[in-house]
Amino acid sequence: MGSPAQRRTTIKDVAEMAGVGVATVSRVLSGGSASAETRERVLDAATKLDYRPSALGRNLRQQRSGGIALLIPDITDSIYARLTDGVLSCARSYREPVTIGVTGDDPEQEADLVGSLLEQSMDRVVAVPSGNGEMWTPAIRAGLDVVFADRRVSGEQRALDEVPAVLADDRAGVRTAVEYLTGLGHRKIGFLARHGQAERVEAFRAALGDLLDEDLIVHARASRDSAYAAAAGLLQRRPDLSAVLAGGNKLGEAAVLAARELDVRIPRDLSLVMFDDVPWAELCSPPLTVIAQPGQDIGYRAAELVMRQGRRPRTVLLPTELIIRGSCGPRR
Amino acid sequence: MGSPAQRRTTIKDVAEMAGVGVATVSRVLSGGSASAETRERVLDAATKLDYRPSALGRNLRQQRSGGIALLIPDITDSIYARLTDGVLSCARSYREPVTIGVTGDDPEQEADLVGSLLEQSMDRVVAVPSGNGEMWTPAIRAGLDVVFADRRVSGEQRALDEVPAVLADDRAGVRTAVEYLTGLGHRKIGFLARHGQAERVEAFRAALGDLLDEDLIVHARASRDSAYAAAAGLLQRRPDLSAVLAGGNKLGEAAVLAARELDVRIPRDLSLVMFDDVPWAELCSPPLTVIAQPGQDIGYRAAELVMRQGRRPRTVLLPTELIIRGSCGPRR
DNA sequence: GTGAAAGCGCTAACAG
DNA sequence: CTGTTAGCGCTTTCAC
Repeated sequence: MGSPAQRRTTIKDVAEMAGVGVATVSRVLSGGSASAETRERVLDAATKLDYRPSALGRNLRQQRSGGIALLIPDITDSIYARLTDGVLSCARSYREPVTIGVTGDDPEQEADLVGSLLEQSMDRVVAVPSGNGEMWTPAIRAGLDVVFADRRVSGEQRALDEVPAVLADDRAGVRTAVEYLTGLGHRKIGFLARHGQAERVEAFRAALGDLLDEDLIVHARASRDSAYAAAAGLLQRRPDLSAVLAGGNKLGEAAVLAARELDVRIPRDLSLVMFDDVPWAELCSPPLTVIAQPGQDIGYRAAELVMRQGRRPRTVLLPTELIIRGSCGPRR
Repeated sequence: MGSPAQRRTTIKDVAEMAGVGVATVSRVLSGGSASAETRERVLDAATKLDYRPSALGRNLRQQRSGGIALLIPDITDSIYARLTDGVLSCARSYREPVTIGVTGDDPEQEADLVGSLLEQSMDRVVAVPSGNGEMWTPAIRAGLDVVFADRRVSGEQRALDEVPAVLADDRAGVRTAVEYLTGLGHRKIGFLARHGQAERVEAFRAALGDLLDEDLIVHARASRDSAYAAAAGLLQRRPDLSAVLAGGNKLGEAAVLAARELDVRIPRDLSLVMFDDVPWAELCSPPLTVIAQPGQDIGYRAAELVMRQGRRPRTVLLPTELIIRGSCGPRR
């Protein structure tokens, strides 16, 4: 529909009307020094002309496009939607626009997106990294300011270790959940993990100690189907299983569905703890016991870090919380 | 951590290495005409130097920043997350970045965001409008290319009526649901609406005909609390109610929770149909009968329209589908 | 305290 | 077919 679009008001127009040079307008508008009278004249003219400084001009001049880029695996996943919400909320307070890209948990797409960030001269990015992180190194060297959120990458590169990360305290979350389950008498506890959740799996191993049975740890890809297959497979293969920890809400959903399908009753036949508290956890039957993660906080804090200049903490660990509902019972 | 950031390769570097003028480089890279030999030399140099054209320079020159802006009420709401996913998916095929803003369904914030779009010289926006749409008129006149998604605005302005909109066929959805419920024998059917769902309410009135009881239509704001209050209020005030249509997933959730709290059994005491099929609808107890909306399609189509030049349809109506699960029963 | 002028990287108009 | 050049709107020296 692209209308004719009249020329927009520029700094030159304001300068002219105020009877000053453009430099003065620029200074006044960015809070520089100017005599009271000049300031008033400039502000006045700007208001009268409804002047909006063009981000385009500024960006080119400053060689950076401002704003925050956000890279997440999947916007339809509640946890990342909440994270995004946190980023947006922080960005808004800085009046910075947020550009979002979804990686589908695919390192290749991620690399592609990082490339386009560079093309846009974006220099601040909050990312939930998917790959091994190799791709980040050149970008970081090129001056990109990165903060990881929700996960960090397993990088052997030096630069990667210096990237700040805002994470949920998975380790504690897993430990608490495992202790809760063992406290209920469970001995055969399974773990449904997504590929790339090395951290959680490791925590699971550590928390289980002697009880560990590697065969009870299964991995799935991010897709619904893969999650279901993993869950159903585990339940069928190991009828001795008495409890399951699901590494994410998709996996939890898959576990509920698979259990229903296989006529495994929760919590009578199987106890279930799911990572991530989603709205439906409470509506589910039975209501699901979950390890809640502060998704929106993670996003907010990450955005805050990426906006902040200077020295920053290398890692921010945010607490998780075990919310006990009705999906766990004593071992039968 | 804002590293030293070496100067990036520019078109000038490429031109120099290829031994041609910058204009030639620009032409070759944007598919203009050039001799085979020149083209090769340029492409070669570009590759060797790993040249990425700066969007900044191009944007300033073209007076438009490219990319698509997306304005939605709430990214944590499944329906808008799916819509966003559709927009992202389409934008990706055009290799356009997407900038996202959440309005919280607040016209003031929406106006604010539109302002910052203008500041960024964004000229394409897909929006789920919140206000009455007055604010859009000046922006559209200023050359902003708008496509509404999921809703349209109730504008008396001429310009607004020409804005293309991609919508779910709410009217048909409501009619189907109401017919389904009346077919089960229900006569006292309530409607839980969000403020601004005038279209759906109107469709509800039309579909009910003689059965209409205005007192059974209640409105809530977007918040969880407001939704719950509306649902609980309706159930308590009108025990003669035998079925409810919830205008969105938040309202549906509220209805389930309120019913549980008030010991109203679904579907025995109350039949429930919810707008929007969300993953948890199937996990809920009982599984919820829903009017499914193609959220991701809506986003995709809207993005497609905003990218497309020239004549476009004014309205695209996408079908809804009644998915019958277990939350409705015959009137007792 | 203020203005003139340079220039960020790119594309489009024009000349050759 | 190709090179030269003029800016897009802004910020930032550098003189005054």
